[in-house]
Amino acid sequence: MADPLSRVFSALADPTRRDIVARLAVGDATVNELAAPYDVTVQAVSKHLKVLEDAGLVSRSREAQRRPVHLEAEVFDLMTKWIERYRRQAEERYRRLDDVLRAMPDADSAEPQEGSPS
Amino acid sequence: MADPLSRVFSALADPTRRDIVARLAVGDATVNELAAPYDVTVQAVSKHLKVLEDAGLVSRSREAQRRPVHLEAEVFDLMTKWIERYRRQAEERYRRLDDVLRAMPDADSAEPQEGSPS
DNA sequence: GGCTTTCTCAACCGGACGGTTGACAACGGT
DNA sequence: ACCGTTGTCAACCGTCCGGTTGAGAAAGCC
Repeated sequence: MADPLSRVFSALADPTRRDIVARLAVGDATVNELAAPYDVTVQAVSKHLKVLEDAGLVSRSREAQRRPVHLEAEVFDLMTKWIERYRRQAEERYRRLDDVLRAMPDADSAEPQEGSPS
Repeated sequence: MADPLSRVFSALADPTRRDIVARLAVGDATVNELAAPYDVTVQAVSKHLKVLEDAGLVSRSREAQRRPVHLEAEVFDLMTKWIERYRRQAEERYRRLDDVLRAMPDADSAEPQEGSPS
């Protein structure tokens, strides 16, 4: 799974991982701190962080034996851009269909939109 | 996996599924039409559509034996809201840290931010 | 009534995923 | 020098996922 968009989306598809992101938005934290609230092992959280890191959502620096985890904001833009594009298109299309329907006072049968006008 | 956000994110974590969404943004399409470009079976695409439908990204109506697939825009807002929240928080935090660093001419040692002041 | 088209359901397969346990590397405290 | 803390790596396990094939439901065409 090479492409960055897939990595980001699938990283955020996990509730625990989303929760971690939420908490990192408040402030950096160590792995142990992050693991505390959940009843899973530290190793599991470490794995989650690796996923988030590979997706570019998070970076880990070195500070003595601690590894503070930091939320990286830029990657969000990648998603936002993708989403916005298609959301806009879909809404536009919806609006246009609405116009078509309004401009069609005697809706009879036959297939309405979509079909090639030939 | 009950929660809606997880469903949407993981639905969009697949490139094929994202591609389908992209094409549906242009206009509704049938399963066969959607399957054509890919070298997978129609069944596989049907499965993808089920995933997208369960995520609320897509709706399928009945029109004779055809099942036109329609892109649903509202769910995008769910994601956008989630993303925006944490992106904003992260950026804010970044800005604030920047201020702190600028207001700290004689950075010596001791742990800077984050540590419990005890 | 048959045949074709369109699509879904069910069963199966290999690979990825989330979790565990166990070992160990790296560093600080005393 | 030793121990404790912090964190990762490796191997394993059950489940989910994306794909296949095969069968069948639902509707139009002739």
